[in-house]
Amino acid sequence: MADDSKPLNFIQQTINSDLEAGLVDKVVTRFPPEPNGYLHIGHAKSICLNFGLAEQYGGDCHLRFDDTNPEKEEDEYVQAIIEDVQWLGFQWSGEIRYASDYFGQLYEWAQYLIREGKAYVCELNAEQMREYRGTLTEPGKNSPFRDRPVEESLTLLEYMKNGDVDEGLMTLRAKIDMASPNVSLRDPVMYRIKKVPHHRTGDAWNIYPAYDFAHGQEDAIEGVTHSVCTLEFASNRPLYNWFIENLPVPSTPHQYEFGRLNLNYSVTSKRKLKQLVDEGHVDGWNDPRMPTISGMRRRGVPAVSIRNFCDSLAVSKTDGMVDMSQLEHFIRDELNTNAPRAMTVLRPLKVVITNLPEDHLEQLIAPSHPTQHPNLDMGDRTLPFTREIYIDQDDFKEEYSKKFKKKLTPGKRIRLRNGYVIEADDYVKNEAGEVVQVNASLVPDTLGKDPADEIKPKGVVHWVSVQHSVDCDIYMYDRLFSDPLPDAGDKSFLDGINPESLQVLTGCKAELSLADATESTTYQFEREGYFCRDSKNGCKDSQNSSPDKLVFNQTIALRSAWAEAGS
RNA sequence: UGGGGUGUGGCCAAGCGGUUAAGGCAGCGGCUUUUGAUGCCGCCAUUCGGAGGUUCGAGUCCUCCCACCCCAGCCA
Repeated sequence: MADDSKPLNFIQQTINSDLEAGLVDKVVTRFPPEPNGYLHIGHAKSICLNFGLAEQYGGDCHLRFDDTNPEKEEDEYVQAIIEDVQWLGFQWSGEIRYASDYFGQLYEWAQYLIREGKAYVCELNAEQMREYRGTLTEPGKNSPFRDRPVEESLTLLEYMKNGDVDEGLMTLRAKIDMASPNVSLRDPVMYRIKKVPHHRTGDAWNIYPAYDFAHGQEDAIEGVTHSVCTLEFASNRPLYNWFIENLPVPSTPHQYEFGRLNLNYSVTSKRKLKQLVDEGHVDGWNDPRMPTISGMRRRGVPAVSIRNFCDSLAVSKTDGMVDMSQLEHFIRDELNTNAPRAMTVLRPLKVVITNLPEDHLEQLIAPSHPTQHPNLDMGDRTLPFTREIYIDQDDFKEEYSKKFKKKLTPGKRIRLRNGYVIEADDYVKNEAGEVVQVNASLVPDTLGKDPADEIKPKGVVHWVSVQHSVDCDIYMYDRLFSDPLPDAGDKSFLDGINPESLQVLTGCKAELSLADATESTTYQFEREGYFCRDSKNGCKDSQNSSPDKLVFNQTIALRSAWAEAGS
């Protein structure tokens, strides 16, 4: 039985009644990606649903590649999909399956249907077939080849298989009903000729089964009980059932459709994502701005955030548009509790603490996480504190104002995070009029306590030692699309691309402990956001990359109740 | 104008005829805070696409209407 702390979705309700009625005794589901692109957040919902169902009911979930169209499928995608599913934290039952494992069986069943008088080889070309199919409001008409002798179809199918027929000349069609109001029942194509090598079967086949003739039978072969797919397949269900009913399949799976995930400010269509990659709008399928699993991983989004997000989504038949902020919530939620803290100055401004000796070096102790949870004690780190430090340019203002009360301004105090209170005395500008150095004095005896004179600093600022810090580049990301609905209307989704979705910051100064950061840890750079070391060491402008260069991707910003000056 | 599906606050969504229509996200106030983060407290649908009807009682049942999504690939 499923967890009853949450209301059951309609699929769980169905499973419960199937179980009670004794219709099934073990739940078997499957995640059936076509290896024609990388997995995205929409697939994550399906993965969490299918693997989740199997887990909840003590059943199995298969990973099966639906590789029935060699023109679009590649092994690279197979490998990427496997990696993504595993990274998300799921393990399939048994071996990885492939539709292509069943090509032989499918072929036999095609012959069976021909012998039963329920399938025939049709010689209508694509255009003719469209004409014969009719329209949504008018019935189609029968193909002139519909009633050809069984033996003839059998022979012709053999020819098709052996490569003796050119592409487009013949198809194998199911004989159902050309007048059906459901267009997918108007003698659908079961096999088409494609003289294209397949990533697994090579050139063994010259014909490949169409989705409708393959999917349900694959489910039946594997003993899948609940075949969950998205809404657009609802009108295919009668056809799915027709094959199951008319073939000697070993089991009777059932198809259920749920609403696919749509996210605003995003596209979740493999075709469009591929276009972004192919046309160079992004740095590959795993560009951190992509809504792909690999893109989010590279950006530092934890797998558990994606799972929690997916689990929060309703499994229903409404096709809604989920707010990006809902995904972001689960990213921040996880990272806030589990990301180690560090300090990195994005736009360095040197501060000289003039009442400290030149060679002052003090090791300050800072917790790696602010809440030292008993189960989550990340320990401490040391922060070298010296006479010269960097703070962010934005944390110093020449003029004090109430708005800047939490920033460092001349004559005012600020607390250095995990350190002392300092007071700004004066500052130096360059020819361009930019502040390039601030001279300050340390307020003594303020480590872990307020100043003795009780003039408490209003703000806290992160910092890093000039001598004891490491250089890095930081890639700041904004949403890939500025258009909340890039898919809507008849404009091109490319028009919705945000030209400022990537901003590269160079010469950033990171706390020393970050020098050996790995791509699998996402940090909170305090007061700045969450960041993760880039696995590719730079993106887009790879000339900037060197193997030992430190590059961080911004995973997501901290929430902020404070509007920046000028904005 | 065929068939299939869906309509509950800005977004997602529970609700399966009977107290004042859950919850999450977003937003807005306030408190706490060595992250303007986190945390905590409070506010946020006289109303369930619309109109009729059944009923002592309807978001939940019936009728009609409206809107939106999917289907006419030898894609999946």
